[in-house]
Amino acid sequence: MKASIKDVALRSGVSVSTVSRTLSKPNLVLPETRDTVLAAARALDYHASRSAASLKSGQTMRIALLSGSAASTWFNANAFAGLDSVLHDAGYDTSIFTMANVEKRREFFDQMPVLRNADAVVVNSFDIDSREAVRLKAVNVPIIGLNVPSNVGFDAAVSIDDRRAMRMAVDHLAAIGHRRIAYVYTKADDSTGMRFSAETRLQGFMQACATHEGMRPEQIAIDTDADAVNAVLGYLDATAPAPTALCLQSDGIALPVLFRLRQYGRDIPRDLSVIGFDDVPLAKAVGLTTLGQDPYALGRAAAVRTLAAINGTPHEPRFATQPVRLMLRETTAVPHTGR
Amino acid sequence: MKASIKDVALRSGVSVSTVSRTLSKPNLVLPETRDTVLAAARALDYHASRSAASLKSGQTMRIALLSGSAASTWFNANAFAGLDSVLHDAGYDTSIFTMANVEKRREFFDQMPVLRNADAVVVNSFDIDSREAVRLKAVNVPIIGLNVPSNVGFDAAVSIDDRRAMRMAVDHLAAIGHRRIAYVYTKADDSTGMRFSAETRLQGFMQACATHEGMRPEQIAIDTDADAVNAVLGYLDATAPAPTALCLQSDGIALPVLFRLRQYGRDIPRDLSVIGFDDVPLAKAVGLTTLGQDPYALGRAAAVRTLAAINGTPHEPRFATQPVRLMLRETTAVPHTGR
DNA sequence: TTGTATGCGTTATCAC
DNA sequence: GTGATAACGCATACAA
Repeated sequence: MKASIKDVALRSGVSVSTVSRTLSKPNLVLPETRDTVLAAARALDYHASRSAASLKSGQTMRIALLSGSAASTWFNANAFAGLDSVLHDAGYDTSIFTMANVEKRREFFDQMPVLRNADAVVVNSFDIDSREAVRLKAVNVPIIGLNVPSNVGFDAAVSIDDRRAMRMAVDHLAAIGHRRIAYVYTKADDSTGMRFSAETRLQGFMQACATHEGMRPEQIAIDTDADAVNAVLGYLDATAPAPTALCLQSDGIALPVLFRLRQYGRDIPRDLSVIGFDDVPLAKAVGLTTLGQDPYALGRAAAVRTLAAINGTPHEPRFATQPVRLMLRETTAVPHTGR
Repeated sequence: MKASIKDVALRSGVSVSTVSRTLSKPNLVLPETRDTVLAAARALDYHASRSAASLKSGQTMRIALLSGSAASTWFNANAFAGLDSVLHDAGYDTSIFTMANVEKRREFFDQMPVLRNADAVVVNSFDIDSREAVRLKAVNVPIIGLNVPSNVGFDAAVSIDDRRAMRMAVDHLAAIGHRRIAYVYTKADDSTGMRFSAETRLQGFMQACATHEGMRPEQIAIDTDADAVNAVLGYLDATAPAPTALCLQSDGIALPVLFRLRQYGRDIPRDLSVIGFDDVPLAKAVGLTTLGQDPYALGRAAAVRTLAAINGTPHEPRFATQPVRLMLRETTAVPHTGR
């Protein structure tokens, strides 16, 4: 078995309390004893048992992360990495609860497995209902939102402004002369209520269009990302006059659409402007104009607020909105007059 | 404060040991008392303190994940999701240690913060040296490899066969008549020894080429993914005769190259065949021929072996190689004779 | 089948 | 500034 605090005490000729003190608040002990203890600890490769420390201190040193979607998506992977980059260094482990479907979700809020086993819970990208918020409150730890549609029920939250982002896209297209813009989005085939971001973008798109004289917004709904290309191609062929610009819910669907359209002879942006959402690395590489967000930074911001909330010293502003930037590249241009 | 085991005992009129027993091995208690206890537990929203349980049992219920690269890459995000999907359900938290650079790496192996604080450590995508292996052994828990170049020092490991994958690519190209193939790869600008996969692929490519009569392999080294397009374009223009096929280290660089080459007028696959590595979602969407791997499954396989090793009942085979599949799509074809 | 007693490795409260 | 000592909440050996 490995060294415990007792072994360190023995080896350095002091009591366990002194060892503990040396490790947690070194300035309360004599420099010389501090050196002795530290030397012994290093020699023995001593590390405090996190379980024991947690039990005594009452801190679980665990953060529960509730996620509405798989951890492997571009957004989530980056957001989680951002979260973990500050949480891990602060000594916290992150426990991910993926609410892939309604059953999992109900089960979680029914059982509340995090009760007494987390120092905070961060909710990622889904819309908790009021009943769930109440259950969560019972855990009696800070609740932090990461990309949530509403701040009610949260001690802190940081999200992006989907609505404003869509306005930037529409304003840009309108400014260069577009009046017929089609929005491409995935249909809400699930009733899990975990795709509010998609819904908000659609709303934002429509609202932004309404502010422009003569704007004629259109919608192309697709079942899954994989269907995007065919759906768009079909729509373009069947619609006259065809839209002069495409606004797509994410780069994940914008990229293949852009790719295939060009391959099939469309001149983008001359015949058709295309604008995505996310700014994944590939978007930059291929010159896709898109709305850029930074999920890694979002995760870090959420983590900072989480730690602050645990400490009881709220990080201000408690509720923040991360800006989305319009990344002007090569796929939007003045619409071709077709003469 | 929330309910502890005592509260449950009080409410159900039994001793704490009976409560503990009911929760861990329900078949050792009378059905009626079991029901009573369970009811009380549910009513009080009781969940055992993981810290206390860990302290007593000696199990930390934590897995340390050592990673040589950021958690947000496509491979890592999926591999980690796969790992967590089985580890989390088994009650384990995963603590990620990202060894972004040599200092972090040295610091980790110097300090060994996981000592007494993990039930297993899984090493992701980097090549631990013998000194590090020794240090790791001192933790006295199973060491599992996830995509590691060598199995020595590991209790179990699961990886992909980069060499065999490259052979499939080269064989395919050779079979349809290619003799001048250029391999595009990122240079080892770091000395962290964490990109063995890239190196192995290059070696595999060269070795595979050597088995084909008249094959003339070439290499295009790039600094970063972002430089790939220019480097390839430059190479193609400067080299005569130009290669008839491109083999790229990853889809992340293959996709933009494919995209830009087509945009600049190259007819792919007529003028040039292109083959990537990974099979990211976009590769399928745009028809990129590539070598497909499944990091999510890889993660799950590693997790299964991790749990088995902890239980002392090794999962056989302890060392496994996940197959890579050649995804034949639209970017490879018989080389154009140029007449 | 159930209850009692003990200890897991810390930290915190006190004396000293 | 340092050292005894008492919890923290649970799981288990043993007694009943």
